Amino acid sequence: MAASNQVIDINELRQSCAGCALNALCLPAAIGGRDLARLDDIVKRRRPLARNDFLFREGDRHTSLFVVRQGAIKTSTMLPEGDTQVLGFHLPGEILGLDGVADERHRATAEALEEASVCEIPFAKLSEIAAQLPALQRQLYRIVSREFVREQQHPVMMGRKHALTRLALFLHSVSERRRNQDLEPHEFQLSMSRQDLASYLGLVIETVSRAFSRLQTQQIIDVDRRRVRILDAVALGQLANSEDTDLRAIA
Amino acid sequence: MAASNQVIDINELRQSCAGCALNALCLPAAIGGRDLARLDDIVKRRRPLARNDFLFREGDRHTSLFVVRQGAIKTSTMLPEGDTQVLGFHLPGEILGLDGVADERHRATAEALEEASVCEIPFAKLSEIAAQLPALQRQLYRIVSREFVREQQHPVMMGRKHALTRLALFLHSVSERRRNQDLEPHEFQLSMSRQDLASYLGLVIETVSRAFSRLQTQQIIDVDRRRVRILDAVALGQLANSEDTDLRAIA
DNA sequence: CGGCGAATTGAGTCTGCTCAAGAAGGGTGG
DNA sequence: CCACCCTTCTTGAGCAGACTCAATTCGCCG
Repeated sequence: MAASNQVIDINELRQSCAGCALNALCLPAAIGGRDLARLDDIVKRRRPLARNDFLFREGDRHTSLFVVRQGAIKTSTMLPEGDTQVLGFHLPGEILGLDGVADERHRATAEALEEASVCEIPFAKLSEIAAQLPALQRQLYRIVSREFVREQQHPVMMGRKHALTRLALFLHSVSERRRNQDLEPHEFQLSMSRQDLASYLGLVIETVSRAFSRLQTQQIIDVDRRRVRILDAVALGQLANSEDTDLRAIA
Repeated sequence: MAASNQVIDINELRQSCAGCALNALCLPAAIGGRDLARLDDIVKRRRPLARNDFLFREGDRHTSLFVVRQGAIKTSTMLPEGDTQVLGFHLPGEILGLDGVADERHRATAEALEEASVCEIPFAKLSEIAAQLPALQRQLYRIVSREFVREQQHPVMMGRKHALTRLALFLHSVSERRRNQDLEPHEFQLSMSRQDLASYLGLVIETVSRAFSRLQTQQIIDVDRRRVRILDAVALGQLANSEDTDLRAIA
């Protein structure tokens, strides 16, 4: 009876983690029932965020990791002159907040681009529990490292010399990330403004707009404001991976 | 007697950590003598690397963190077409290797730009010890997070629209990093080629060369091949922090 | 001393930026 | 419900900074 109750418990917890996109953190790890309950205890299910709500701001003292459940979150940092540099877009299943651990103060601002919900994991408590659960600890390191690797894709993209290549790379990455979440990879609604995208890509807004238009003219995508449909995924991939000098050969 | 021996031991260990630039990892943490010895045990002092030696390569299976003791290490990643994107330059006291933890396979290549030496810390063993030493654990998280934050500076730099600004930002950062290591901040020898620098900055080699020449013409730096002397640190800082459109006002 | 790679410099082209105007939604208030 | 406004995005014209191609110089190493 007690055993069967516990089984149900575990399943519920696993369910909640699965729904919370925290699966990467708790599911693959061989965590027993009581341990999983402890982990689940510290995870706060945050109230939904509305568009333009801040999850945290540069300089905030509180430190947590966040996992995006639904919606999209933009991270950015303030430049000395006052404008901002967009650092990343976080889709469901992705993590953010690692920037704050160093000095217990967030070094970036996180803002919801649309209605979103996240799970919050107070870092101090997480590390406390992780210290006693080697499997969880390993998972945590892996997730951190994966985030590290993913962040390295940003300069790779910005290193490309042509606007069209950068945009292709971005659209390709969105498509892949959606595929990983079992979402339709070839048609989606971008949640960020052209301005945000321009900052992220290291371009000005007009250039981004023109790049969209050119991709559309070339029948590689169909775009209507923020709605994007990938018509020719192969061509998009070629463009994204094209040697910069070969651009004219493809586009 | 035994106690006094232990004191000497600890001092020696701390010394070795201090010299190894591992100080961030072990010194500030309140680690007792025996614990420190355990940490010291797993740290391998690697043979010096010669110029162009690889510390690890993209795809390598072995996973360790490395701390640069002397010299400079370049990390880069292969692009689909065959050329490489430089991801970072690691100076004494700085860490690398975090990219490999996710799937126990390095996702970047690390190559010595000059004679260098590093300390190697097998990650599995480190995390094992850290699990038992909360203070060390915290330090480790902090270091990882700091690395994360530092990496975010790369896209910030690449987001700048002007070559001169990017180079100024880079030189400013080298100067700061040297200052932190109590090295002469205003005069130094760059260990990377113009090609490496160009890739890191998202420019072509000729543009980097011209940017150096312009900084020299404007009496902001004195440059002779890879030797750089900062003549006007204030102007350099202004340039690095200048609104992109203000460029002509300064330069 | 000669050859070789790295860096600089020059000339010309082109992509992306600036400035500017116009179109298209979305939201608000009458 | 419609008219209006305001923001966002698109498109155009012109300019300029970065790229390409090419030649030359400068060190360095054999």
